[in-house]
Amino acid sequence: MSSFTKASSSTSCSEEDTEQLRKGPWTLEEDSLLTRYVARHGEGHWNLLAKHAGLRRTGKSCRLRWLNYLKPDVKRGNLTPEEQFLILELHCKWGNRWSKIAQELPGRTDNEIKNYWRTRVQKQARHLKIDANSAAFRNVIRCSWMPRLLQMMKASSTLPQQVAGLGQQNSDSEQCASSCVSSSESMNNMSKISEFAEYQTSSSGITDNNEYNTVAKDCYYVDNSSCYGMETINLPSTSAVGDFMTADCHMADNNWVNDGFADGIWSMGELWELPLKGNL
DNA sequence: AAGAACCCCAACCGCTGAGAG
DNA sequence: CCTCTCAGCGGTTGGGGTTCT
Repeated sequence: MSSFTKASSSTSCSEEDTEQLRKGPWTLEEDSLLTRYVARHGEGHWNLLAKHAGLRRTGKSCRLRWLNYLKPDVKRGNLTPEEQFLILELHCKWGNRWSKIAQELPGRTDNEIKNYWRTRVQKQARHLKIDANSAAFRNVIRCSWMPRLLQMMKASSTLPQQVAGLGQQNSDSEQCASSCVSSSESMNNMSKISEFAEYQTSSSGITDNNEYNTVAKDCYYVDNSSCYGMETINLPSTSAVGDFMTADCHMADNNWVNDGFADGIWSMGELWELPLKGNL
């Protein structure tokens, strides 16, 4: 991190600038100053905040530090399968709109999601030697990765509660959860989705399948308008969940999805440790 | 045990859009 | 309108930690 401190050590810039502005990692003291100032005066007006709080930082830097690290509701730790699923889903829908995606994952920052995408997801694209933004890679995600995540979600038996919780942006989460599909119904749908996962990974060629498409639409986002709270996502018509069932999942050689890709994915986490067949 | 390679993520940068004057 | 400032967004970087050889 020493390079980050160049502002305080460089002599090429004006002495005044190097005196006044700090860069690089935040110290505990700076964190404390920022936290106390925000607690007292609230967020916003970052440039003024930086000045009045006695921080020798840019407003930009203060804002970033607060939003990505210091803010009390920032979640730490690994992304859950549900969160990963939602990221994949929403990225299919919105592309690199990290901030927008982050809004659907309470407690997660756009930076974190962006990092996840770049370090985990794009890595797989590189391994497969395909463009991460290509339709082919999106199909891989939809046809192989997302079903695996669904299996994990089912395996941990947390889907109904967690999916209901995801996308919550305010305190009405309980109401939302209760308005979502019942646990038994959801799990019934989950088994159908698992059937689909088994179907699509065991068949030599993945094709459109209206039955499974219907299942998919019924599955995750039953009454999604109530599940997604403020900013409703019109998932049934446009979601990647629907799409991944209807997507043209023909692969030039489907085996590479089940072999090479699977290996690569598993190596990045425990996702693929779940047996694809059985245990459904 | 040590060096290399890889991974993660905090923090930076440049760009853009909105709003005020 | 035009210019300026600021907040916010997405892309990129690089240090530190971890895993591999």
